Amino acid sequence: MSATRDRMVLAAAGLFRDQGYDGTGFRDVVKAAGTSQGVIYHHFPGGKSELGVAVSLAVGEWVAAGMEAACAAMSPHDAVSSVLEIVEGNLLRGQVRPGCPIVAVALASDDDSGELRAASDVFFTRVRVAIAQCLVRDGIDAGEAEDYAALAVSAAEGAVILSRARRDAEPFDATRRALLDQLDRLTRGRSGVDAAP
Amino acid sequence: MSATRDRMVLAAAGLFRDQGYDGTGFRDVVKAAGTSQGVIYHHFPGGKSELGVAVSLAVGEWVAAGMEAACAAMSPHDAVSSVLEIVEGNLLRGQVRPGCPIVAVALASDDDSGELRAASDVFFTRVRVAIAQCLVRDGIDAGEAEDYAALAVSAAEGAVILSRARRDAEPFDATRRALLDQLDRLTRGRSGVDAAP
DNA sequence: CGCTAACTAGTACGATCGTCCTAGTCAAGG
DNA sequence: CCTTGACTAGGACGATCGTACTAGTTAGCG
Repeated sequence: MSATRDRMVLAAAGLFRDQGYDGTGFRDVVKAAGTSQGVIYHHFPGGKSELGVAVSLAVGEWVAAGMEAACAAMSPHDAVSSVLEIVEGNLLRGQVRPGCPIVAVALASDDDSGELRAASDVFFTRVRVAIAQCLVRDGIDAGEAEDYAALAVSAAEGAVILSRARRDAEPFDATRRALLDQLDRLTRGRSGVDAAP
Repeated sequence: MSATRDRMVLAAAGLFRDQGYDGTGFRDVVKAAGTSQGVIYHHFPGGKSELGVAVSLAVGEWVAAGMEAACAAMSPHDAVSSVLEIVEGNLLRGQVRPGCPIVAVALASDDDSGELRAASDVFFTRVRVAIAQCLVRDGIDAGEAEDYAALAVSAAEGAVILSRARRDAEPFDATRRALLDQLDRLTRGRSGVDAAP
């Protein structure tokens, strides 16, 4: 709607990614967005929670749409690989404190109503469904596809945390290799036929 | 050393798991541990950071020792499976806000010196090494074993976050199935010999 | 008993948190 | 011109944060 609101959501996403939801104050957001305190309850009458939900929805829309587009346009291997490369590029390279803003929202401490967790669950589920559909379309068993999609999302989010702890992309790289290796093994044995006797 | 100190570390671990590092104040810790404010800088002269490091080391020692014992005593599949079951039991069942205290420490916002991230990296690396050694002893290629270990740790930590967001163990269960499926495929094709022509 | 050192209890301080409130600005319609 | 409504700017409130300080209590040893 408003350009000021969009700027605040974008700035908050970056701050949540770097410092977490609890570690980011409203004053940090308005400073980074170049606005003032008064706009907060004009654009976000629900307070900080509403900002967190907005960040989760905006970033989720952006990432999930990219995931869905990649899954629709290329093979499962290329789709997963390209998205993981974008994630690594956005979250690791050149960033002092890599992280995921949606994970930050999911781990908020003052989420009594559960709306922040619900908003991040929408994102996680959406990406899982997109990956699973891509694998099913490639001939992989539906149950295996859904489990792999859960593994891929869990592993990607966890790997970002491991790489943040180490200040290095090595954990993320190792996780990605194992993830793509697993995908290749699934693709090779598709339509339920196993290679072993 | 001191029983009071141990009680504070244990209480802090639970609070970090539920509310995160930033979301937990020293007053919460002393209240949960049944002590008083004055003991803080007696037992933790370094302040909250030192408490975070102590939590990471204590919980890491506990979990990593269990992982190493399981890996030494049983097959890779049973070891990974049993540890994941313990994790699910401890972090999900009956907990309002499942989570991992070490992830909470790794995501601390005021970690200017990097000691909190370094402490969690020690834990992540230790568990990865234990899993990888277990797979190598079972005849799996060293590179593949190390990548799988990274995948397992990343996926376990990520799956806890996904299950926290959904308030349900389903994401964790799906991730665990995919993780064990991948492990079985690795075991079947061990010693570098591939099943495909 | 009396002394010393380790430990506990509780309070106080400056800073920052989320929230709220009241002016001030600007474009559009009568 | 003036009025109206959407929006911006910035300060003020109580609560809580991490930190620091000074008494009070306990245990060990000559």
